[in-house]
Amino acid sequence: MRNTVTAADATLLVSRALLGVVARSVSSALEFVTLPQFRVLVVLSGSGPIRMGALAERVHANQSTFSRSMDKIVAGGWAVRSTSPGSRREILISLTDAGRALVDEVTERRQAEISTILKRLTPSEQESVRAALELFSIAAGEYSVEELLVLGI
Amino acid sequence: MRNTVTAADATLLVSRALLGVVARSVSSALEFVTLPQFRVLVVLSGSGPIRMGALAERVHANQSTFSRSMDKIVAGGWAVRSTSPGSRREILISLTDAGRALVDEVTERRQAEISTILKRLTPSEQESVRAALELFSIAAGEYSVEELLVLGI
DNA sequence: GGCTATGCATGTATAGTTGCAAGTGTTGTC
DNA sequence: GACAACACTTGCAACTATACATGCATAGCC
Repeated sequence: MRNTVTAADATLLVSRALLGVVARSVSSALEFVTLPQFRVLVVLSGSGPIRMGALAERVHANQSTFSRSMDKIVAGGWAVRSTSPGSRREILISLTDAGRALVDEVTERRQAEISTILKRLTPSEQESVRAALELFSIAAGEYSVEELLVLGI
Repeated sequence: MRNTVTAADATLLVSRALLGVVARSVSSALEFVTLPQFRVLVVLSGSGPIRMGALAERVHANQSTFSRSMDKIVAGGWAVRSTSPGSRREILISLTDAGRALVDEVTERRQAEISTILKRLTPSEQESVRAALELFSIAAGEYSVEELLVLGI
């Protein structure tokens, strides 16, 4: 046995390091919104304006629950309700500039931190990391964004 | 530009894939305990029996909050209180077999899933993934377990 | 027009987390 | 032995999330 660190061990180590990155990037936003609220903003930022019911379904929330959660999100100024042009009974939710900025800030912090880590490696090391990670992503295959909701991410 | 996938992009992809793995592994435990409760069990499994106050500090919880959370964890049969042999005013918390099993189950599921992913690669690919991940871990440096508490992991 | 379905909000209820403040018992010190 | 410090629990209060049932307005269909 050449090395005591198996590929699975290394993966677990990396998963912890990456989780740390994610946690740090999100924590600043948690001063303003709760994790369930933040994930609503993330879904919104990925989908654009979307109907209340559809959005509730996306985050696996009961409509009544979600309606009140949205009350708080709107009250905080992160999103707005507007009546759908197509149907007067539909309510569209859109991110405000503040809401979009909150999500963007988290994303940018995450990317910046990853870049910082990678810059500690030599270019050739970076290349081998890049290739290996791409390999791993392909092997991991389709991941469901829905799953991440468990963690509120 | 040889490749459109930069190292940072690849890292983000992997972080999502790994977060999916973590989310899936934890979700089964969430049928029984809440995320804040589960993270107490994780800390306990890493530390062994520990005093109430110290444990509260480890999870960044107010003592009063924590005392009541522990009521629920104990009521659920995941941990037990016992008076410290050294001092009658100290209460030691220990995992029950059920509590340990709950944590172990999550860990095992996570490892199994990672192994499954890696098995899709050839041995030489696995080796390059292993080396690259190790490299990344080193570059990421010290991560604080505390940070992960934000995500409840 | 009348009926049903749809979309959202509200009424009501439960459970969990959180924090400040006060209370109880224990330990150590003077 | 009195008093302060410590460790934990409890009282009280607020907030969030969650869900079932209900109400109200709109839309679509016959």
